Amino acid sequence: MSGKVAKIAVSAATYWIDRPYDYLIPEDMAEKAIPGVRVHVPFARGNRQSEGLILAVSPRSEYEKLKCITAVLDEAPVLSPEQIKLALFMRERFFCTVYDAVKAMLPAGLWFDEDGRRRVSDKTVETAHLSVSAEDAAAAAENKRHRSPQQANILELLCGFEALPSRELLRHTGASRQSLKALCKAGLVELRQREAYRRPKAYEGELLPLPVLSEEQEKAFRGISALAESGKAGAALLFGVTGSGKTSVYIHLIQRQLALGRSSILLVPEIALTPQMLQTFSAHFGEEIAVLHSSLSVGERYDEWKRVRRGRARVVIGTRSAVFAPVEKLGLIIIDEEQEETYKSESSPRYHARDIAKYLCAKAGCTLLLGSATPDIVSRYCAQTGRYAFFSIDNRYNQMRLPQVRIVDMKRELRRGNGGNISSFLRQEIQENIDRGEQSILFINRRGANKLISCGECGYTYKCPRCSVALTYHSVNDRLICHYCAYSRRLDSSCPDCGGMLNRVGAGTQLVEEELKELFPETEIMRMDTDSVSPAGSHEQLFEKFRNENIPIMVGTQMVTKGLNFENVTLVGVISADQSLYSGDYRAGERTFSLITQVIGRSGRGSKPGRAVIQTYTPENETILQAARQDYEAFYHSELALRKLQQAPPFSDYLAVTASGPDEAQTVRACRFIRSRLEEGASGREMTVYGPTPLPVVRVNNRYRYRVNISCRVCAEIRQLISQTVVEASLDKRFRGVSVFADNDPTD
DNA sequence: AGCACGCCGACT
DNA sequence: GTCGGCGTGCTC
Repeated sequence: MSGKVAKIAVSAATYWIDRPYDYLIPEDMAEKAIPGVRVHVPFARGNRQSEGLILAVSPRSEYEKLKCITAVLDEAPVLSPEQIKLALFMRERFFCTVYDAVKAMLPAGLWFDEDGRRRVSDKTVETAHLSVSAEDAAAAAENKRHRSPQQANILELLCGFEALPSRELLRHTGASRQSLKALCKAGLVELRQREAYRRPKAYEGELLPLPVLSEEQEKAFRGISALAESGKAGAALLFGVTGSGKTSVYIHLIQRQLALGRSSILLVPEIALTPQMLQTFSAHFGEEIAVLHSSLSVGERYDEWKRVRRGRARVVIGTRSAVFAPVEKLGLIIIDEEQEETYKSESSPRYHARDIAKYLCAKAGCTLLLGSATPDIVSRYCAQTGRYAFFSIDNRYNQMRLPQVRIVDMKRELRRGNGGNISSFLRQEIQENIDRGEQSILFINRRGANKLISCGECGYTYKCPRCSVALTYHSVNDRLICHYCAYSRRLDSSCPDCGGMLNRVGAGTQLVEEELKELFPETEIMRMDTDSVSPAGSHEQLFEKFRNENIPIMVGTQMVTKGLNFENVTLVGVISADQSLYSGDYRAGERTFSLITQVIGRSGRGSKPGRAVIQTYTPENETILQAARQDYEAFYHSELALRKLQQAPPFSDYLAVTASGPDEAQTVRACRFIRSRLEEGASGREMTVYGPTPLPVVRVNNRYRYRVNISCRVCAEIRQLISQTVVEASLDKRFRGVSVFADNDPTD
């Protein structure tokens, strides 16, 4: 056989049979069937059609009987050779299929639906051009002035332009489409289709000059630039307290890269919460900016991706998946608030954007910059041991003072007979703010912030029929909802068990809001949680309203803690600091510290000094005290000692193999099998295996979820062992119906 | 996973 | 005889 052979990653292949499959390239497809293009191939016994991506083309195959590629789906490669290598790397590192990795790397708009049609098409606009010289056109316009004035107007307008979109042309002249068509027929005007980009609202106006840097910022900028221009791969940690102006440093660094002809990627934890940052960057870089995140429409996202790929935009800002932006000549990747958990994907491929960024920087010989006010303990440790360069900005911008922090003991409050969510001290402080016309923000920890329903007589609570969790009450539609499987039902008028009265319990935002309304009946209160904001962009509107109308109190979850500056907010309250402390995983302390620090940072951003009140049932807790003092270094050192004791990261790596299935006992048996396999395979190597342990929510959608935890120094052999174990367990007949996957450093 | 192949029982 | 039950094994 003379035809060439393609090595293909097939979408129908599951993890345990995922490998490059060989297919013959038919003669007539030889030109187009090159690495990086997607194809249709027949797969398995039934020859069912499957999508695939060509990884490589080779002259021959070890296999005798090869099937043929049935169709080539792309005109040009959608992945570069480097990106194909990254997909293969992701398979090893994140225990996913190559195709899972490929899917994560490409925008949704590029994918095909069941009928094989593209999700979005390339948008084009029609433009009109003169087919003759401007002089001839002007003369023709004069000729037509009387008989066809509309045509004359069109010609006249076109004389002043190279080309005009026909829609605009017609709008400005008031002419009809027929007139334009007539001009085409007469050979005076030509219509062309030009590709257009659907763009999220772009910044309009003059570009701003570079911000002036303080001495400390300048020092950080110089140091990081030197690293970035050394041509060697490297990472740096930029520590800067809230309000220290890390953003200005980023702007200078990106500008410098542009001057060198290089692209930058800036990752942010959640785009909806950083509208101010977006605004700032577009005001500095204008059209060079591409924004990539999930609340864009599929079309917008796809077009931003195209602009990046064509080198039209060399500054990418986006969430986790923006790390895959197809930039040319990568010079710098910045991960802002690098400790945030949103950088880790919790579905396949279970990647961490930081790992991808490190890989890319290593390959491109460029710099990874991690920025944070509360760095990840592991990152801070890398800085300490010299693996990362370390820069720090200690002074808050224009000498803003840190807020005055007061810790309130809620146990004592309870003993004094106040069983509510607002301590008497916090109440006084809020009152003071109301009197002075200043604003207050109250933060409720998300965990445990749900509103539950229970029977006052018999204690009955609503449980999800498919998951091992209680249902949450949503007042918007008066329904009970499961946050894990989206099951929902109507609320009964009385207890379905005993007919007793139903009560609402829990410290949800709505409950706190009601309590505040009772305490301050005359005052307007704004609530901000997933219940009150659903459509994308409405955060911004709520924040604007809060600012412009000077609303005295805002109550909210997580989303009130992020980088927003309100001049007039001089008081912040943490309703209960404890919830996130006791979730059981090794990151609990880190999460709590970061959260409290961020909340405190919301206060006193203007000229007036700020105050913060932290309510807790454990006022002696070291982490809470350190966060109250905003003492990251102290927190880092005590947390590091704890990690050393627990042999947790950075002193060891954590991995997990998770099994889920409809039969609980069988799922546990699968985990035991996995554990014994891992222990056998570890033979002599330093490795500890725990479990099986149930996940915090053991049943979701009628599937039981158990996990085996691994603590060791991860290396290629251990990854191989884990991968092999997942495959073995998946193929074992005793565990039919159980699905198994492995994960680096799981978060839940 | 998803699908064909194969080897057994009850039924137009 | 054959229709279809599920157990078994493979995917270039």
